[in-house]
Amino acid sequence: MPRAATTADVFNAIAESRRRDILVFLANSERPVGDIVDALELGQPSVSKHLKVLRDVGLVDVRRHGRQMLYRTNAEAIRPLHEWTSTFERFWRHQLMRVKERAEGKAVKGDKS
Amino acid sequence: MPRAATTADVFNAIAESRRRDILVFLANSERPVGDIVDALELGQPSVSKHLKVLRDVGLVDVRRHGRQMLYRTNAEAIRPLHEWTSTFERFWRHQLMRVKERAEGKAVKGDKS
DNA sequence: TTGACATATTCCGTATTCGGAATATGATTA
DNA sequence: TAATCATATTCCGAATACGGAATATGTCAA
Repeated sequence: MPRAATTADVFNAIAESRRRDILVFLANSERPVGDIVDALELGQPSVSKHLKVLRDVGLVDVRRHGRQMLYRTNAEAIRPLHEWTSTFERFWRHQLMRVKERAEGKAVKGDKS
Repeated sequence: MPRAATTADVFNAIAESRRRDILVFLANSERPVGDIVDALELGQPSVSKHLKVLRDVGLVDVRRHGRQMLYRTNAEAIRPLHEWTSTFERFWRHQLMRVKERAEGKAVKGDKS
């Protein structure tokens, strides 16, 4: 069983940095493909292929406007990712607190050096 | 330029679902490799290889204890992911609000059906 | 030291990716 | 209709990743 497809889920889709760049670029406003090509300095076929992946996992929405295709990030689709990472939030807070307490402990109780 | 290495960054490392499972399993406490093998029902070599990837990107820490290797999730390393997804938080809130307002607007101003 | 246990590494085959070039599709304008 | 513009798709070739089997390394116990 080789590597999972990029369209398998949101995690695989955002593994590619160009796709993350595209999502950021399309976060505020609808944009035609040409704008993405110009902004990210990537070949047009590459951009189209990345957009297909993003579309397949629901990370972007499309709308036709004449000959152009207007893409936009569907932020909702990023929530599962956010929520998954949030399950670790309490752990990194713990870790930080332990580090902090250790530092303060040394300062307050006086170090034995 | 083919797909980026799984060890290229945290995004690529967590693309694999087994590795996410491992991270969750190791979030609360240190565990030897054997426990992961039992819990996730994966072959021992596979688990060792996944752990190597996670180690390479700093997502887990290791400590030797006799013949066992004790692994533990380094939650700190997940923060960059959390922060990246957070940049989209205001957008999905917007989207939800628009949906909500649209619904309320229809109810309050009276629908013309 | 020898054997047993825990984990890591290597080798294999299959599947997929990525970008680029060429080409196809689809919509507008003359 | 023909030419043009915007985007999508197909066809390469090189580079991994994945799991499983076999094997290597490293640590403890007798």
